[in-house]
Amino acid sequence: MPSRPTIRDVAARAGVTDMTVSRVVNRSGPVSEAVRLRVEQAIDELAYVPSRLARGLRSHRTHTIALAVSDITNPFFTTIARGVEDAASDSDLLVMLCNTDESEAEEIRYMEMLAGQNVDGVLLVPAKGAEKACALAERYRLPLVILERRIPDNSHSLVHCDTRSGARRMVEHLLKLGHREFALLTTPIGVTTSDDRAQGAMEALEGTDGHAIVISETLNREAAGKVVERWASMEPRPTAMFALNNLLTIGTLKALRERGFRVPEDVSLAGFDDLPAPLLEQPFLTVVSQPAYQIGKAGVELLIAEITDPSCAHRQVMLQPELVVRSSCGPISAT
Amino acid sequence: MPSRPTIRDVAARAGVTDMTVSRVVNRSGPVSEAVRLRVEQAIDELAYVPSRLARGLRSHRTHTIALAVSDITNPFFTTIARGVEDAASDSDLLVMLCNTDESEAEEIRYMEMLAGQNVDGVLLVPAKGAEKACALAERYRLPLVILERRIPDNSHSLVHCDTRSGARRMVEHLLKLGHREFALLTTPIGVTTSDDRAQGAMEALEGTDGHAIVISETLNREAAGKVVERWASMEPRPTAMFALNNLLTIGTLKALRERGFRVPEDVSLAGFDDLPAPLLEQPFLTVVSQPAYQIGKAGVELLIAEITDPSCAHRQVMLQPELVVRSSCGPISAT
DNA sequence: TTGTAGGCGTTATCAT
DNA sequence: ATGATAACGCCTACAA
Repeated sequence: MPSRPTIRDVAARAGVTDMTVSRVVNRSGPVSEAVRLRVEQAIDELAYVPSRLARGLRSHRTHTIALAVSDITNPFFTTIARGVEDAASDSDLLVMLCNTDESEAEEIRYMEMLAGQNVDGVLLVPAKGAEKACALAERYRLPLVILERRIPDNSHSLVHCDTRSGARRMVEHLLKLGHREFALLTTPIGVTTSDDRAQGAMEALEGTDGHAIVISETLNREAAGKVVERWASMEPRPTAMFALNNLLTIGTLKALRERGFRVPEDVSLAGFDDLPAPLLEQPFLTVVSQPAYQIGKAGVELLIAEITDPSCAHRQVMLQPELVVRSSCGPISAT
Repeated sequence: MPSRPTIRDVAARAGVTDMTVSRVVNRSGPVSEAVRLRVEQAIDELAYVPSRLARGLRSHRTHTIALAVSDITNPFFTTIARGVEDAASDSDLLVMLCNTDESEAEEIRYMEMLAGQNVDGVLLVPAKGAEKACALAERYRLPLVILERRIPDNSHSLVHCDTRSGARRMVEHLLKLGHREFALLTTPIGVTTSDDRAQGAMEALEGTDGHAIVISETLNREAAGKVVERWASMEPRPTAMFALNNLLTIGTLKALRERGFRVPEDVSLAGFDDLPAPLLEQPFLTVVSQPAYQIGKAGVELLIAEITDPSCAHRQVMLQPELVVRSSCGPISAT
């Protein structure tokens, strides 16, 4: 036997036909006790595992879903991935992992591969617009659920987080600490979440004497340094910085310290997205924390609904973020 | 058209047979220019994507590999995963992600699913012995490459890291700093890497007047606390602690601080596995760092070799870890 | 250059 | 309770 045994090998060994084996395997019809035993023994002896491939060819279901994120290395996406895998596992689904690096071309490449692979559905954290990827999913009839970011048209199921309110609450917190001048640190890629967050921050300032300036840099190695330079040269210099994503927050913290600024004595720094507790040597950053694991889980649930009934209404799930107050934001200093 | 278009839909639309379409798609035979154009247009209009499923049924290749780790949430495995996905992507392979939670039962469950799914091969970071999972892979004729941990029998390709030498170098470093009493922090699960690391540490002590005591706790929430309690009550109390995996290191650091011990003033703490630089708010821990990304990449290369030629000799790749000296280990204090 | 026949491993459907 | 037949989408081998 060069390759893996098939249902017919099992049938031959048990002295029955493949249909009988199929019935035993799937409990899909009546089989006499004696025959069942013979078949089960044959299955065991040959180490037979039914081919999901062949099954999928008939059933048009592969029991496989895909998760496409920009970079699994970002703990926020890692946690989503764990949520997805756990939920998928509960439903006997396998998960394909795709890193898009925030690139539309990669999104498109993966969409094609995934369509060919006949995955049952796709969970996507879209890059920028991602209209193209979404359109492709439609074209290929791939059930699709968007995670974490809104996209312009809302013709898809969606799981996201009320980051606007999260940002608002953070700024309110900073206002209470006495801050009035804010720097909003963001990246220019037109990701809707950033816009939402900025908007939430602005909302909190309405009707107060506080105001905010947006500092936007492409997210790369030097981004944080540039951000800090710009901040340092501002007049008046904001007493609080609010970074609108996790890596930018940490980068800014490092850049500040390298230039001799102390946090929170010289400037308060708030961020978005928390790091998983086991990784934090000493919890320090005050952040708006999103329930990444839940986002993943909920995503799978919506996706399964779409797969089960492609004509079902698209649903939107909005989760609440949490304000985690730690020590990177202090009361405004008198100086 | 209720479902996705097939090669025959395209053929019908282009006024040819499926074989001609196949030839166009795979460039596998001569096709006249005119026909090719018609076919390509039909493909485009129908958004046809060849089914890898059906293809796999014939070719016995699905262009899919699986990566099974204990927990993708651990940055060490996350980085491996990224390496795997990048390398796989280069070879036009898709990656299934599996979390085994260090459980043999899960390993077995996944092995079965993956065999059924006809994945081309599996990359496994084995739990404990994992002999069962490896035996299963063999039984199911699944090409298998082991990552990061040795397993008893060496009948598989393997990518790992010279952690013994890594541990030895770390202890030598600590010896130079004046330390003589060491506590080796480990988890009792019989993972070979832990044994290797302990052995490497012991090697460094041979012929010196230093010696080490092993403290072993099941890795869970309270593990680090217990470890520190045990350490604190020792006589003489070791001046240096060396934790043999990453989460345990961070946990120990936190537990020490909670109990009022300063690192490195009161005790030096060294660890295994680094955290990705972008996540480190302030690099502090002195660690033996393993090239996780490379492990993933190399694993895929070995796996592809196994897939391409199942009869090929198993290969073992051993990568070198790096000693990263930061500030969690200091010279022994005179007190 | 293009087409026909058959089979990859399963299962739905219709016999027996 | 069991079996025969056909079909899922594609491609190899062979024929025209």
